[in-house]
Amino acid sequence: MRPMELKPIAERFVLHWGEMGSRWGVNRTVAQVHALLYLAGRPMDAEEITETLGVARSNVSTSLKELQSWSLVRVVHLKGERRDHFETSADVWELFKLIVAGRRQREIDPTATALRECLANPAIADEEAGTRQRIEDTLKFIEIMSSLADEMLRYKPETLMKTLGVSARISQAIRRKE
Amino acid sequence: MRPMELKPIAERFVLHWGEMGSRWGVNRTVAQVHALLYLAGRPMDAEEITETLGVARSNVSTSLKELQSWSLVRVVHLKGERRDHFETSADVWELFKLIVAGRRQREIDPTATALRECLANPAIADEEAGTRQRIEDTLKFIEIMSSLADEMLRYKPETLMKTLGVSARISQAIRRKE
DNA sequence: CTTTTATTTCTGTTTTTACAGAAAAGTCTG
DNA sequence: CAGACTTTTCTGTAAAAACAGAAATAAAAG
Repeated sequence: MRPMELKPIAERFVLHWGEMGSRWGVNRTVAQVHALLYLAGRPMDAEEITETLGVARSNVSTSLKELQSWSLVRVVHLKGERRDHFETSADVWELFKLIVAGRRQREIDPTATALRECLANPAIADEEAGTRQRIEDTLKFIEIMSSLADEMLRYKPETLMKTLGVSARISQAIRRKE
Repeated sequence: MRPMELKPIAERFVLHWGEMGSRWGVNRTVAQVHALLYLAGRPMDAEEITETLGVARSNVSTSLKELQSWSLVRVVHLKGERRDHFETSADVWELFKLIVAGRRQREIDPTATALRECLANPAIADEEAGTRQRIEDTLKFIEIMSSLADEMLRYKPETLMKTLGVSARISQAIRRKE
């Protein structure tokens, strides 16, 4: 099969996204695959992704599985095609919500659990009062931020902006583009 | 010098924090050093940190420099002490704001710049209309989220909760602890 | 059921990152 | 400014992560 050959702008986007991914603890290839599907705006099969990105087929398979486990990518079947095809949402806000939900579940919630266990552990009595207080503060903070996130993710970002009274200049700049 | 010997709960906190750091693209030792200073609630010198965490002195030096560059840790001098001592804020919300500000500056802003360059590049004409649209959407989203973050970081989280109308149950649960 | 095509898992290699220890540089004190 | 103390930088090593290619498995077609 002929590689898709990314055009220069798309290539820059995909590479930058990969770079950002690795700074946030996401495998570079995983981020690239997602960026590619996002930009392509149509379902692609694993082989095409492989050749477009110039990475190993196995690598793409693993990345797609990971993206699916985060609900960022889903399988679709095209009529007359045997291969699985993969697509992602074109809605940035929806993608953001999925990412936040995923990280919360995989990282924030376990942290809150760990802190609760620390505070429930009898050994907490051996720690200084200040230490205990700071652990409590941290847990409280995480709980607040979690419910805040829940709340925020219900809105569209524009609504949020309004609610919080983001400065008129910025709001206008954004509205003008719509 | 005698190592501080972390007590079990503090140790768990510090180790968990290090683990979380690495999942978010922060060096494990850097995260551990910060967690330790936070829990200790008093200035510590590099030697004490080294022995408490059981890592190399050089490693601590590098981590402290990094934390200082993020404004998360500052040097203080104790009277009668020659060594530099290091401390961090005990205010979780303040720490969070510093972290967000840092990541924004180091990662979000450059991404927005990159996207603007993509859109300003004449080569954008070679891309499909849909691709261009999605890059624009992404940039717009980043801009919105950035100003949203600016706005949010002005408040204390409790105020935010109220503004957004977080459910009474949760608010109460939080208020009760205060 | 055999062949072809597609996908996943496994294994070894490469690359990157983290790290320790040593050396160097800097700082303070008397 | 001599000596001791402190911090940073440098260099090689170790650990971890990413990755490619091969092998194995699974699915579909004829």
